[in-house]
Amino acid sequence: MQRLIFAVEDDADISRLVAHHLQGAGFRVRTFANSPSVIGEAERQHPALFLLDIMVPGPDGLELCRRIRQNPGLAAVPVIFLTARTAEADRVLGLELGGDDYITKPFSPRELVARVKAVLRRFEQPLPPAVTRAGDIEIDSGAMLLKVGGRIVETTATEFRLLEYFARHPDRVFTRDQLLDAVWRDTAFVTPRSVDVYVRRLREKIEQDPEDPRYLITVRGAGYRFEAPK
Amino acid sequence: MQRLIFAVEDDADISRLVAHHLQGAGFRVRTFANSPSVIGEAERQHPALFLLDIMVPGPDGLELCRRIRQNPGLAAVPVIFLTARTAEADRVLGLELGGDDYITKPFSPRELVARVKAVLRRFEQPLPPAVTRAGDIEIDSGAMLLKVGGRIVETTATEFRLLEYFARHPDRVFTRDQLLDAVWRDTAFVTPRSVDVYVRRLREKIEQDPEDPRYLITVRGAGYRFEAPK
DNA sequence: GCGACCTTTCACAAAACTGTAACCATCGTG
DNA sequence: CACGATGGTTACAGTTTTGTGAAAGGTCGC
Repeated sequence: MQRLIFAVEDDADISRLVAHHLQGAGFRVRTFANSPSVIGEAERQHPALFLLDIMVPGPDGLELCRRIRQNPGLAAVPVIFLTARTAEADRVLGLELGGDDYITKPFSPRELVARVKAVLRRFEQPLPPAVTRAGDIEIDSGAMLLKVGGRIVETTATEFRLLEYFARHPDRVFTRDQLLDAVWRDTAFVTPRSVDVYVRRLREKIEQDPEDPRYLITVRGAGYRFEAPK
Repeated sequence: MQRLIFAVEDDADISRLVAHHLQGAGFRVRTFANSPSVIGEAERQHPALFLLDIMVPGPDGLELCRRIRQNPGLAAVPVIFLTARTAEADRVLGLELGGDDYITKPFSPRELVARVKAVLRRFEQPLPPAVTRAGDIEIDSGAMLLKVGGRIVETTATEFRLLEYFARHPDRVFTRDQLLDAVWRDTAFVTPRSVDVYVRRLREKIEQDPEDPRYLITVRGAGYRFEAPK
């Protein structure tokens, strides 16, 4: 679940620097030396944030921001401007165009990361429904608590996320790969068989009889399904 | 419990900008390009705050504010003026008319959000109970006093705010980042790990056995949760 | 300007979680 | 019934996350 950041910056040094530090902070980064293809790519890849140098070739950063704001699919994505110009005029201009913050060069890596995180945090959606129920299972997402038959059952973070995902999509078969994509943070180097292991660990925690599961059903040749008994 | 803000502003760009940033900060926003219907809608929807451009068509912002103040149902709702005029005279005028703050254009998103939050905070004072209790912990926010089992326990300001925040949102997991946002004054340059240190200090002060905490629970892979024993 | 205290970071230790491989069981088919 | 394929189970080693103590740096009041 690493978030993707689009950085538009024509100076290769700065561009590399930005990418490096943001990656160090756990983000995926896609850099662009100029603006033409940015919007199109963004529609496809859904970045979580734009980092725009104001002065780039082609439509400049301000213009790019304007287009982002006018694009229905992208309008809600936050924008941070990157600029060498410190004049107040620019600042104002950038912000009035719908930027969410700005960073003046030279900047420290910390400042960069801090501002990016701060803006992302501000735009994070509040969490949807707090409690999901199925049979005698109660999943409290807000508290990150699992109760089975009224009893609190300890889970690890991954177990919890997996069960939560299942319970929110009951009676649907998921392949192991789908589950990895949906639940695991970094799906790249994980074997689909790991899902088996987690399903087993969950069965031990939620099933009356793990040998004869009533919630987490194996669907041979396909994957698993979570059944919600009436 | 997202609070609703009424923004009255005739410039569509600014209006969109305002809505965007306040939504990003977790508010619901209703915008009006002119003033006639504002009061009526407000009576129905109970906004938590008005953001009024001084110069809008129809009755202007100052007049609108006057009417809000005269309306029994709305008189207590805070008003922030939005204005291009920076002259001191305006400011005074605005505040004398019952505005609670004012923002001059151009403004930064941060300033907008900060002022809105500040004003709301000021008006929320009477609402939250002065004393929050959980188990044998008693948090007197007004007096900034913490009692554990009837005994006064000394805390620093940050410790107190953190515990207060936890106690007001019991049984909910917060990530370190969320806690920084909620409790720390300037979140930008603080490592999430600082939260760990504060949690530990709080445990030393409120837990019978800091090794086996009953209030401040670690949720591995997520953050911390404050549990209120029955 | 000094001292006391608060805040934050850092480095290391400890604890818990994760993912895999290897092996076993079961299923379905010819 | 044999066999290949699929899923189940387990232990463990590596990794990640959290706890902890100490120390640096900052702030405030005097």
